[in-house]
Amino acid sequence: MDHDTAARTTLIRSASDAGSRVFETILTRSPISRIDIARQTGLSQAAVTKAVAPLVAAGLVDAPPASQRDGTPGRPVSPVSIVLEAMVMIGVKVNVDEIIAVATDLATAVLASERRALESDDPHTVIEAILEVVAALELALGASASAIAGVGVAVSGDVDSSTGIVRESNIMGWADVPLGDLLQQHLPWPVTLENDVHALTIGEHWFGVGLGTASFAIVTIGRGIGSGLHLNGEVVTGAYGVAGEIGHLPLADPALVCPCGRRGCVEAAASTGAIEAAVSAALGRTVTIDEAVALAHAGDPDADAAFREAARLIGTAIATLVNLTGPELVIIGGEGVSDFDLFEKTLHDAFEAHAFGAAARCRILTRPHTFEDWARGASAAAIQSLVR
Amino acid sequence: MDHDTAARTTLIRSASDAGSRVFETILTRSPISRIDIARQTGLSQAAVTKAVAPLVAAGLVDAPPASQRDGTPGRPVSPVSIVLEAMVMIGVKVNVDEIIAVATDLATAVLASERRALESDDPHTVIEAILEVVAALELALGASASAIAGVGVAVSGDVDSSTGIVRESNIMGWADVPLGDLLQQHLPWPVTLENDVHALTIGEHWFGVGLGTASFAIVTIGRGIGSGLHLNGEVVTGAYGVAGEIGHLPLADPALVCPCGRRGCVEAAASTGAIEAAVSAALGRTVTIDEAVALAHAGDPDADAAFREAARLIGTAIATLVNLTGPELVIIGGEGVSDFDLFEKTLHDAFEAHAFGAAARCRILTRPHTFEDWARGASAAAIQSLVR
DNA sequence: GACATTACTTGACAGCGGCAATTAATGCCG
DNA sequence: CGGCATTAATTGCCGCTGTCAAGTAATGTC
Repeated sequence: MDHDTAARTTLIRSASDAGSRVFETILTRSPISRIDIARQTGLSQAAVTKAVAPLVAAGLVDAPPASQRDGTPGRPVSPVSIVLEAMVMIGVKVNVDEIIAVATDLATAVLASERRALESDDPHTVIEAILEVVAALELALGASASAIAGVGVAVSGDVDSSTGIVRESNIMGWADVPLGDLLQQHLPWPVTLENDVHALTIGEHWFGVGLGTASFAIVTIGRGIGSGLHLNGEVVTGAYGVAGEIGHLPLADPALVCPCGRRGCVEAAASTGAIEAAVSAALGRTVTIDEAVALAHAGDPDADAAFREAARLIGTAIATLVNLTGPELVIIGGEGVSDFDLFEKTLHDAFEAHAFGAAARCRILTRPHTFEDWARGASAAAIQSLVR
Repeated sequence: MDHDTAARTTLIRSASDAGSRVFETILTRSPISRIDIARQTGLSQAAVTKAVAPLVAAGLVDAPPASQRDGTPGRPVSPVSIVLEAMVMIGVKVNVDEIIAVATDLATAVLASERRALESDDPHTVIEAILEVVAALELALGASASAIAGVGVAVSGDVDSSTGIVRESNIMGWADVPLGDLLQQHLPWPVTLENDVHALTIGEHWFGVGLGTASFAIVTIGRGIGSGLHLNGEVVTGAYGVAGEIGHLPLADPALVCPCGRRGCVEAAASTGAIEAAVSAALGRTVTIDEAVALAHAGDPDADAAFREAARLIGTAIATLVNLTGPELVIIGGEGVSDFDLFEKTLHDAFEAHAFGAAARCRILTRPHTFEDWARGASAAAIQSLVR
């Protein structure tokens, strides 16, 4: 971290309440005029002017002279913008068999990316691999490596982001692993640890479709089914670290036993693994998810039925979520969404059949996420932890 | 409202952020020492001393000389207490066939109560009745009537508490009724309108079992099944006014049609009405809920089965709620809870079968609520709107 | 070129809350 | 019984923050 980057970090960290709200607004809405920042944050124009000045001086924000003459009377606005390259953030997504890492600018646009296969899920192996990919990214960035200002790491499971401890991760087979501290010992930048779905939620809230919404949920479909929830401007984490377990709502046939041991979980019938199993059983041979997708597209009745059942369950689960928490928007994301055409109609029908009253006005959008997008979410989490 | 009461109201309203946090702490935790207030709120001791002084001067808070000598070294604490009778609040619960109103002190203890049957659900009839019961309470209070400082009104449905509009209430058959304004025109005290379950939630959070919890939910069982949700210190209202509709989660047999028109709603099998219907159908004659309870206690297999199915569904619904939002505590309340012994075992079993991981550590408590308790909730909502 | 209009800046100012020193009220111990 | 340690509450000072109101800047319009 060079001198400039360090100075910027301390400036953001030591900002007053109003100061960080102004920075957050510029970060997520730039270009934006000072008067709009005032309206957005509820501050006076004077406070905005004062808060913007040090940000410009530090090179975090660009204040070009007014240029845009729109024909209306009065002094034209001179919007300020975030300097995207003022800081570089690294986001790391830990999967059970692979590490995916990206270096991004302040809007989580990818500058460089790296992957590394994992030979074991042992914490030390994972830490080694993370350090390797980070070093590789540093090399790939060249001169801009000095602008690196933070590292975000996203892991599935019950993660305490305030202490940096992975309290429990079924997928990794971890319990009480102080991953944040262990990484911090070897890295010169602040390390932020987050639950992966939360990180994705933060990313969508600040830099994605969730921008500007007061409350929204994100449902991820893939090997597992999870969800992240943003209500009243904050992520819902659960008193005991568990929340958003939409994959384990008991909406499916009780005869189905989920890998978690419970009966009737949504995940037991709607995850990619469950669809594979259902189609394989029907056809009497092992079928991969790609094959199942192809079969369904070709009109195979068994594959079609499996996808429809999955879609019906996910739609019902979303209606359940919406009836309970009433978000403004639900984003359906994750890797599994690339074949969303197979789900769409049935999912919407199931949602509408069960959504209650005005809650049905909740918009439902799909956004396919690649594994790289998960790493970008980790980067977003690192940015947020810097600002807040 | 006499001079003292008006002065107290303006004092509370104009208090700074720290000031109102201090008042809130004294209100909910009194007696409490100044140093504990500082710890609780995160403020300095100095700030607490300064904030307490005007409250004592206004007669809202009592600061008796230290008396309690507990044998430990050091200056003994001299706790301050809320002056319960400094203000009187009126809480009104609107049911479809009856108005229930209470006058309470600042801890929502009932000072006087009134009821009035409703001949129609027409808004004007309801307003007339509310004005009548309020006048009757004023009379019953005698001299303390001058301490009345606010009126809270609780109505089931989609209520916008910021504008005082009942956007939609199925039970009352209302849509877009500006009940708050209409009442305000005839009443000299500030009127607060709230959704009934939210009001009950506010009451439990400030003056009940929910005190001190960071997040909790309240599930009410009765003619309907509803829930209120407190996460991150705020009530979840839903972007479109709908949230906590636990009674309309699609967990029951899809063959069952709910009065709301949807299929498989929890309420369609677990409300008191649904239990009556199930037992009546099994026995081939009309059975009231009281009879059904008696039959179940006497060991009648049909009645027993109906209660068990209801308990199973409610337990599953609570697990669903907990898996999604992870609260610290769930309170089961409402009128239907008085016969909770019929539910308890099955409900807990169903909850534990479906609660995911650490979320199962969520405590579940029962608290029977009378109709008067709903009115007390309305009073709590009025108190809260005064402070915030 | 005066004027209206809108955006932004500046400096005075008030309020809030923290800091640190002070005062208050006890128990303990020689 | 009188210092002394200990904890609670108070007080004055001070810096920071953000608002207010007035002023300045940059445009279009007549």
